[in-house]
Amino acid sequence: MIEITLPDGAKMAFDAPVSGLQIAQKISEGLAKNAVAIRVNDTLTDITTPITTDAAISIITSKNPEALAILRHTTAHVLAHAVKNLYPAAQVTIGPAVENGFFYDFFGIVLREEELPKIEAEMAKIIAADYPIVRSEMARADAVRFFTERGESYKVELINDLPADVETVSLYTQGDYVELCRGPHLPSTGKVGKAFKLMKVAAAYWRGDATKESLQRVYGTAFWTEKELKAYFTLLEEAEKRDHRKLGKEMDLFHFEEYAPGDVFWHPRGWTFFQTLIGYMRRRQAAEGYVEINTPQIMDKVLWETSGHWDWYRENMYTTEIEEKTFAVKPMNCPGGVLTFKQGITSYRDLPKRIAEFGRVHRYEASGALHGLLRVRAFTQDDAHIFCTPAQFKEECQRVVRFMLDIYKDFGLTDVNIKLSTRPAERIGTDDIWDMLESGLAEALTEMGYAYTINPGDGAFYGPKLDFKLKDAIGREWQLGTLQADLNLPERFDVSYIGEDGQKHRPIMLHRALFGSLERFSGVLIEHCAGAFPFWLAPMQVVVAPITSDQDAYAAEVAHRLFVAGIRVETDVRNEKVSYKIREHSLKKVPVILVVGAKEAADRTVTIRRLGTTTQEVMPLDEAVRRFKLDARYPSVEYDD
RNA sequence: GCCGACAUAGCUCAGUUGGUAGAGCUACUGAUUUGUAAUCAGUGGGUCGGGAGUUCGAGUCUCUCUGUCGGCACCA
Repeated sequence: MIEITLPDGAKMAFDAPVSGLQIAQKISEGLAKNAVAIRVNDTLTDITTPITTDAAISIITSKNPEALAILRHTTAHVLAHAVKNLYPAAQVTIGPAVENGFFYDFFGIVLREEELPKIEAEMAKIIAADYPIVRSEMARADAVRFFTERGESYKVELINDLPADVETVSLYTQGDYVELCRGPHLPSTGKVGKAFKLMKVAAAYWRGDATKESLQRVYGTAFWTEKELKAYFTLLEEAEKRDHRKLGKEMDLFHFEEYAPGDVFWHPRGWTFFQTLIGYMRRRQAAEGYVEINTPQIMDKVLWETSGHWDWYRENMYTTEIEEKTFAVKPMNCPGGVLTFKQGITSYRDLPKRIAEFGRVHRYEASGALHGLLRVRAFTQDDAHIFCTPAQFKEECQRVVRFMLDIYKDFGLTDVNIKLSTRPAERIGTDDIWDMLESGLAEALTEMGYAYTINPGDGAFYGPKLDFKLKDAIGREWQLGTLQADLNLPERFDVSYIGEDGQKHRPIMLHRALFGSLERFSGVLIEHCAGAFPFWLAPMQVVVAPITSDQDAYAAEVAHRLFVAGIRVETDVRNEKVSYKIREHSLKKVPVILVVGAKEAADRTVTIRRLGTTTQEVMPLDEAVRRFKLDARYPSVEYDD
């Protein structure tokens, strides 16, 4: 007798082992039809696996979020099955569900994008055949023999690497295709349906290890309905439209050259935008008690040996030999900040000291890592180093976190995910120090009521850190700011302050960047706003467009009034129709176009057309200047007026 | 760095089986003086990413370098 408890507490009794499917059938035909898997005592299992003991269960249907991963995992198997049918030389490795779909990695074949439709057609056949997907167990040694005979050496390696106490492995069979897999899976290939698509071919290292062989990866996605699949493609199209590399060209913000891969040529509009970000941050940091410094771009290698960077990142540093000395272009601003702090004697009364630097750093990133503004070799950090006493440590961290989130809010980035990265395997400093800093960061967050997740071993070599990940307007997550706690650099550079007791003490050093890299933040912001920056941040805020050349003089006057008010403005007096001018400036994402014709010139008004709308608003010139002046101010900054 | 793909006018792209390059927009000139996302006409504009090779002949085929794209690895 087996007693099954349903999610609502109801109990059902069965005489013999019973599968999820049988239970579902007993409840309703509809449920049985939609059943995808079953949760048995908190473990996801196949819907067809017999349950042999009393259990609490819930039937998983396509409505449950975890069902999607099962669908995708099964679709990955169908992909592997299809590839084995078409390319018998391929060896299968692994093929899990991932965030937006699934992938499968193959060894021994090279696929091109053009071959994907053919593979999809083969998958459709396998789905149409509706092979039952049957789970079975096999003794470990038998499984090794089985996959060796089939020439699947990667599966053999996977089995051999299982913990010693594992005696049996599970296999899934669909038609003549057998896969080593933990499951669970859909009950038959037909359940995959039609809403799947192979997306792209790519490469991946076996077991994610760059020293191991490169495998052929195929990415795909699958949904329960074709409508959802279509919605996903719409989202991808939207992301493509927002691509900062494309918008950067269209809006004439920046470009790259092969003479300087990974280094940005900022155009007038891009640079204006960039400088506006700096101006805003400079103002807000000043209000937050920071001072700003600037330190040398190139310094003696000896300095980097002291800081430890030479040992850790030599390969990624730009160096130059001059007169038997080796110099390095700075990859980090910290040593410059430390040396500046060390000038003179600092009293405990002067702490915390918050020293900011918009520091331009160079790092020789692997060529394949470069990606538009998002990953470059030369970038500007809104860096700051805060020196404080151990007693001030926690509160200072909280101050930074609060400040950081407040800054993000001004850009409409409110969905924040905080990660605490702890000590890596290779590091400097004693465990006592790491204990103190890690728990300090954790407590700082907990006290403020912020949730965080832990990234074990992901800290910097000199200290633990908080990383801030933000979701943009279309739900993509970006890592931006960081807050790092460090006692090691103060130690290495013998940094001290004089305490109340008249003795020297070691300060704690916080490294923090809110934008992170200005270049990267620019890229993220372009995609987040789809190029349509808020008025205060737009590089060209207003274009004055006269309708005929008779209004050129009035247009120039309007532009001058705005310029004097601090607005970034230009006139467009070209011999073109207004609709042509509007199209051009709209594509360049200028937030405001002021149309001035004979009426406006006579009445001393302007007609306002705002980006993204087609409405028109007529306003007296004086009033418009006053309004735009207010709109152009930095957000969250106090002004005297 | 690794695997794969791509590189043609300022931009977006065509270019058949190898026979020394085309379009639209832009730019320039002229006409037009225009009311909310492209006015018309004319004229320019290219060592087909660099180098080497095969060939009577290479944008097209081969090799190589550089860059870019899609991933992976990396990211102080």
